Amino acid sequence: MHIGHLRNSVLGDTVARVFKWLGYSTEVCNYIDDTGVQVVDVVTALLYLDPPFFKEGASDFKSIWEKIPKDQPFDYFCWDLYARFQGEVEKDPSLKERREEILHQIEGEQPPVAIFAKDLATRIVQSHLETVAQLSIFYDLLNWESDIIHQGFWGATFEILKERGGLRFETEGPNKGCWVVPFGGIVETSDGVKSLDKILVRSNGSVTYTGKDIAYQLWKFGLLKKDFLYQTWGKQANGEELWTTDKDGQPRDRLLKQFGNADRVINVIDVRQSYPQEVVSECLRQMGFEKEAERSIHLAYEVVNLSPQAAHVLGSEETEEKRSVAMSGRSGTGVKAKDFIEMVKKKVVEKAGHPLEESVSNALASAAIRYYLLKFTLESQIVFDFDEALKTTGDTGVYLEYAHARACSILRKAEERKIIFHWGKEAVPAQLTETERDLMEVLSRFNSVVVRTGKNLRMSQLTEYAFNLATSFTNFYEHPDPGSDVQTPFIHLQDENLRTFRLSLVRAFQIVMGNMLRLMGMPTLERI
RNA sequence: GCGCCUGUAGCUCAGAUGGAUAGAGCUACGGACUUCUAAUCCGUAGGCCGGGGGUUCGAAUCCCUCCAGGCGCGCCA
Repeated sequence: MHIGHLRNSVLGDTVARVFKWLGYSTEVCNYIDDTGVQVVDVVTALLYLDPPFFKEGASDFKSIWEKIPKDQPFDYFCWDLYARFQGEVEKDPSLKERREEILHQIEGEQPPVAIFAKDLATRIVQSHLETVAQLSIFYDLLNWESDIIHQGFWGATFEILKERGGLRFETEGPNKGCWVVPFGGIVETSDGVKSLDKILVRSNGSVTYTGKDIAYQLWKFGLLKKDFLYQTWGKQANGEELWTTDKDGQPRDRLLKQFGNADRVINVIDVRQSYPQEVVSECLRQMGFEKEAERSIHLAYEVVNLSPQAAHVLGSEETEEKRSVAMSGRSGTGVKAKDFIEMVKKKVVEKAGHPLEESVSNALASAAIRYYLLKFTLESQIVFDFDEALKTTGDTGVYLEYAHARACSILRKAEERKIIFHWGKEAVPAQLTETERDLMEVLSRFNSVVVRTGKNLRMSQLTEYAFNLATSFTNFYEHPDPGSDVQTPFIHLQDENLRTFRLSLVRAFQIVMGNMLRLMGMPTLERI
């Protein structure tokens, strides 16, 4: 899991928080691609790359599990192994054959390899969930691709598609023997004749990713006769139960749980998936699910790339002449999510100038990272650079936390001095100062900003507003009486009405800023 | 070839439904801490909003065109 995946997780989690705030009931699903090439490659590598090798027909994987080092996170080990395997498989054709065998066994759900693969995927997922939990990211349900296959989702989808039209069996042309969705026909391009039609079933009878995705989308809307079986995964740090699909689980009516049946679906997937996502909603439309197609929203965001300097640091060679370098699991170049979190934590501690409690440095790092990943617009490619990403001053999450903590400190000091204040109209001065007026104006925009963000799904508008809010507060704090030579601390004000007014503004800020931080999934620190 | 996206200060980016003198952070330089928290604040410097044309009382924003860059158009996932 690298920082690109982190952008996805942070965006999705924030969208969910906004909708919850707006009163919608939300369900956050995490799709686990446990039958894809990555898992197949790692399984093959684990069984056949280093001794002791897996013996055909054996059912005991103890010696295989023992190969895994204990001194690093499991997903790190898999990351390196996967990258290494890409090189090895080029050199050794027998590994290619092994990979084919593994693929078939996993697809065919044949024990013991399929069970081993599932165990392996489970451990990786566990590791990823631990990582994102550090950024307060939680889910409601894990949806396993293997369960989509196992429960026969595709069969049911295939029937509907055939019934309602919109699916065609090709008897000639480049897609001969495939079931396709007509999506533009044959086109001549610079590199030969191509079909724009989307293949859902290959000529060998297997289903493509898009095919499964259509089935999954139907399930999300409750349009499929089929359903998963479910099981609890465990309690998360936010106190909520996480559920998972599981072929040995329980039907949902037995669990008295509600999954799927959405009336709106937001798929948070990077912009490179725009075309297949369009195919998914177009298929829904052609199946007669006009309304659901309309309410299938692809929240497309640009990818995270590496700056040439960052790529160089990570040992990538293709840095020259490029503005940005794509991260690649195959070559193993990428900033790992856990590393990034640790780096920011270290930076925060360095910058503090005084000892920080672990919980505070964790909180600051979390705020800094979420802010950094949210503040870019969806269309903006993040060119990751270490200096830029590790900033703790200015337009950062740390600034927000600091402003919030400062407000808390003022209120705490006021309480210590036994200053009691109650908001009342009579406390409002006849003439507001510029910074007072500005802060009140920004505070009043909170609701409309959240509503707007819920409509346009542009989470960067939250960070933008939060930064304006924090700036207005800081200005008010530094210059409550702009133009005057002396700025009297609020708690020292002699004029009781003015003191009440300004402390009330501090409290209002503290409440609104706290709401903003929670909306963006950032901790609310009372002191730093 | 077709489609989508991007181009705003030295750097990284905001500018929702067209609106006044285009904003912020970083960087550079100069200032302000025995304080309600200086991870802050104030000041200076920095712009033909990629180029050209159009619509409009008014364009960074809408339309056309050109230039530059990224992505997509797999019987990969």
